[in-house]
Amino acid sequence: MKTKKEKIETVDLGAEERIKQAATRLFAKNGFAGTRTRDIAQEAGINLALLNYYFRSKEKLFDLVMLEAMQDFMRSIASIVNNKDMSLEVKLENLVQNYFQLFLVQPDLPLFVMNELRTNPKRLESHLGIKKVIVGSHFFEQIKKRTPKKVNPFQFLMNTMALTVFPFLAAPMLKIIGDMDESAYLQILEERKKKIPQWILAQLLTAKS
Amino acid sequence: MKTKKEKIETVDLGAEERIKQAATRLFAKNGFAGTRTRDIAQEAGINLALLNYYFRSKEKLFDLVMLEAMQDFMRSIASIVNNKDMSLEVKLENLVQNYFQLFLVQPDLPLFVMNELRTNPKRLESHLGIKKVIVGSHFFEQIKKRTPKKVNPFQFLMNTMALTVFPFLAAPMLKIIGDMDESAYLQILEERKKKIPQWILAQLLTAKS
DNA sequence: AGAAATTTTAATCAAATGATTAAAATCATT
DNA sequence: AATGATTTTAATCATTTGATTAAAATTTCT
Repeated sequence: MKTKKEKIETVDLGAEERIKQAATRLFAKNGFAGTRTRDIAQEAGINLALLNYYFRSKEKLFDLVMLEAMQDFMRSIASIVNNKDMSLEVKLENLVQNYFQLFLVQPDLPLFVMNELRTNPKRLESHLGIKKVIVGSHFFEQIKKRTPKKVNPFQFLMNTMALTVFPFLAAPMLKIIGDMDESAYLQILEERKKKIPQWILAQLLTAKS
Repeated sequence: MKTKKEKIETVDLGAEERIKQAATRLFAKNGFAGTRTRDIAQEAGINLALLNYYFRSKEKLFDLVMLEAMQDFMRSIASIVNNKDMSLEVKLENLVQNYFQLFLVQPDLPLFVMNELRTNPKRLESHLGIKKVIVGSHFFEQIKKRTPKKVNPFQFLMNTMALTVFPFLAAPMLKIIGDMDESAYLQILEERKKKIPQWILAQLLTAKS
């Protein structure tokens, strides 16, 4: 029945889980259309038919993998963003660090999500309550209080995300432009991790009109 | 021979040009793998075989279209970035306006370019002299002069691009998060067009350590 | 161990897709 | 109009690719 085997967890994750992980990697790297089910099967070390046995179709597998990736992401920021015992300063630091931690491990994730949202914007709206997660958050209220009049506080939210996410989205280009290798670029990212909260706060203070 | 017909330029661009334009649109929208040659042919209003007659293969067509898109883009910013009679302030304004103008017409372009560069970073390096265009530019020298010591001036370049490009890359997501329709989002973008140069300059002044 | 359920595989199908070919249509030059 | 070059089309091919099927292997339960 549903007792499962539970072998050595670290090595043998079971076929189903291995397929999901392989799919996540490949979809993120090559997109939906650019990923063949055979590639997923090979990367997972299983037979092609097994993929359809577990997930019915490529599209269903994609939807599932996408949903879980987004949920993980949302959960991770929701807990920070809605903490009412954290100052805006600390919250900014935590948010940025959280982004960096996630994207350093999965560098393809942000571009993958952006792509999926462009081709299928409905999914974000329906599958996740992202609207309330951000704009209805304590974090957003804190920004509002600090934002000078006549400037839409949403701008500062955009700036925070832009400064944080863009260096990952555009990493290949930026490395070339700056003539940097991987380690040099990582150093730049480390510097940003500290500076971004300062930059954002400086904007909140110095913005005029 | 090579006299060509030159009918009414506005309506009939000729098959070759129509294919290129259709390909640009569709590749940008759906990526390489997600675009079928049949779709390009249909969008261009020509027979499928004609595509291969003019461009030999889907991949050749893609390479060509990609190259021209990037060259157009590079040309447009190179002229601004290397103008030695422009203050940093004015240059920032012009750069941002140039980005906005381009991306408002072709909203899919930035994501398309990011994608292509992730899957094929070599192309940027070989096909375009992007390295010198940016880092060797007069603009970059101006930033260097203004950057406080101990902060890598490249960070400010990244910030400029991030604040400018990200709102286009992430437009679908941001519209949902902010619960905005197209026109409301365009208004936000207009506000940014004015504010981004101010924000960048504020960073240059207020950055400490 | 033996029966039943579950998991995995090899073989194959059908549709989609990039590409080619040979013929037809159009255009340019005489 | 006739000729030759160029452009466009319809029909078709070969491969790729998502999916299915029926059988084999493995696990679970008695």
